[in-house]
Amino acid sequence: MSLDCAHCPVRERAACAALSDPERAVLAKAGRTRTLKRGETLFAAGDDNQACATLIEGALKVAATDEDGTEHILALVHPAGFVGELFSPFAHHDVVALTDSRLCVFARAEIEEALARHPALAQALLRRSQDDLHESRKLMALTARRGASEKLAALLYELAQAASHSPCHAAQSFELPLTRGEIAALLGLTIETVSRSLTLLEDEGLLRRNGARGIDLPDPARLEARAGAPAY
Amino acid sequence: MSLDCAHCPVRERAACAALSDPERAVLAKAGRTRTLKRGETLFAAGDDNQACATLIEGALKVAATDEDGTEHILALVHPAGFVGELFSPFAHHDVVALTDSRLCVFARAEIEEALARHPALAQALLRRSQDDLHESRKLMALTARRGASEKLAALLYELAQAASHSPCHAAQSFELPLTRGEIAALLGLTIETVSRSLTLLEDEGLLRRNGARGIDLPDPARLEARAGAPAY
DNA sequence: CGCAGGTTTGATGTGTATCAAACAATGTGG
DNA sequence: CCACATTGTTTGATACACATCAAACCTGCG
Repeated sequence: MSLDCAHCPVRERAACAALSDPERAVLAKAGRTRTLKRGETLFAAGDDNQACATLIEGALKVAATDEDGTEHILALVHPAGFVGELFSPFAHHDVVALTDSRLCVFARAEIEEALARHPALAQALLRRSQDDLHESRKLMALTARRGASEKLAALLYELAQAASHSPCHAAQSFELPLTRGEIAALLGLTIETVSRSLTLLEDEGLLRRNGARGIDLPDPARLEARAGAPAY
Repeated sequence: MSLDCAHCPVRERAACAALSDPERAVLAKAGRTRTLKRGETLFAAGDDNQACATLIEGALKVAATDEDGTEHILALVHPAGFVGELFSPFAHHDVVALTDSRLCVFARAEIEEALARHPALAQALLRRSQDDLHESRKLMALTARRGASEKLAALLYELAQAASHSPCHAAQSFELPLTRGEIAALLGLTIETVSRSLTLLEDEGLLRRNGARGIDLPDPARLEARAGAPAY
C-alpha cells in the first residue's frame, strides 16, 4: 500500500512535515504503510535489516528482554513518533504494537538518501530525537518516584495527556494501551502491585475503572497532585 | 578564552568533527571554552538564556530535583558529549559538573545559524542525539535491574568502560566521578544501600576500594556477570 | 458454553528505606 | 602544627513497602 500524505492525520506533526509538498511526494513513493495488530513486532532486537517508521495511529512500545525473560519497557511511542535506529547496524530493542497500529515505513537506505538530500529533514529528525530524549528522561524521573501508587498516578496522568490530542490537557476518560504486565514492566513493579495500586487510587476516588482497560478521571489535577510534583 | 580546535582532545568524536577545517574555524570564532569546578552548574532548570556545549574533558550530570528536594540523575555526560536543548525555550534540567571539567560553549543563536548553514552538522547532532537516547535507555534498563548490588555492579562496569578510552574495554582501575549520594540518585537507592552494596561486592572479591573514590577491578568480566546480562 | 488470558485479592517473606551513630577525610583558624 | 568543624562514608537496628507464592475471579472469544 502506498502513501496518501494528504489525508495523513499526523502530517502536521511528524518529521516529514518539514518537507514541502513536492519533496514529500518523492519520499512518499519510497514509503509503505503497514498495519500491526496488538502484540505484533515491528523490529526485534538483533535484527539488522534496518528500516524506520513514523507511527500514524495506535501505540508502540520499545522494550528489552533480559536473559531471565523479564521484559523492560524503555519507551512508549505515540502517533507522529519516529522509531528506528539510523546509525546502528542492528536493532538494540524490540518495537512492538501495544494496540492495533498503522505506520509509515521506510527502508533505511531511503531515509539516508532523503536525509542527505533534504537538510530540513535532518533538522526535523533532530528535533524528534531530542523530544524522544526528553521523553525518555521524563520516564526515568517517573520510575524514580517514591512509591508504587505515585509512579502509577504519574503514568496514568501521562497517558491521559497522550490520549487527549490537545497537549497539556488530560483526557477525562481513556483506554489503557497497556496490560497490567506492561505497566509493571514499564514502572519496574510486579503485576500484583500495579493492580493493588490501582484499587488504592480507586478507593481514594482519584479514578474509576471501566472494565479492565477503561479509566475515568473525575479530576485529573488531583491525580497529578497524587503523583507528586513533576521533577522538571 | 577562544578555541583551539587543533589540539582539542575530542575533535575526532564531537559533533563538530562533521565540519571541514575551515567550516570549523568559523564556528570556533563563535565558541568559548569554559571550565567548571566540581559541583558548579552549567545550566539550571528553568533558565531561558539558552546555550549549548560540547564537553571536552571531565564529566557532567543531567539532573532534576523534585519538590521534596530529592535529586534524580537522568544522564551522565562524558567527553565529546553534547548538552543543551536546541528546541526548548527553557532548560528542563540542571547540568552540573561531576568533576573539574572543560567545555566548549556556544550561544544558541550561533548553533542554530551553523545548523542552517551546515547540513552535515545537523546530521552529526542527530547522531549524537540518537546516541544520547540510546544511553538514556541503557540507563533505564540499568536502574530496572533486580537488586541493589546488580544495579551497582552494572553501573561500575559502565563507568569502567567510560574511564578507559578504548571503548568496549573496561579500565581495571579508575576514580568514581560520583559521590555515594550521586550514585544513589542515579540508581534510585539510598546512600546507605549503595555503601552496603559496595562492601558486598568487595567481600565477593569483585572489586577493591582505594580510598573513597578509587576502584580497582581485578576481573571486570566477573563484575559484568554479577550485573546480570545486559538487556540489549 | 467453556476455555484462555488477564486481573484481582490474600498470606507471607525479604530487600531496602529509615533512623541513628560512629568513623574517615578534608579543610580552617588559632 | 594541632584542635576543630565540615562533609562524606560506613555500619548497625528496626520497620515497612513491595515481591513472591497461591488461588479465585473476571472478560473476551471461539
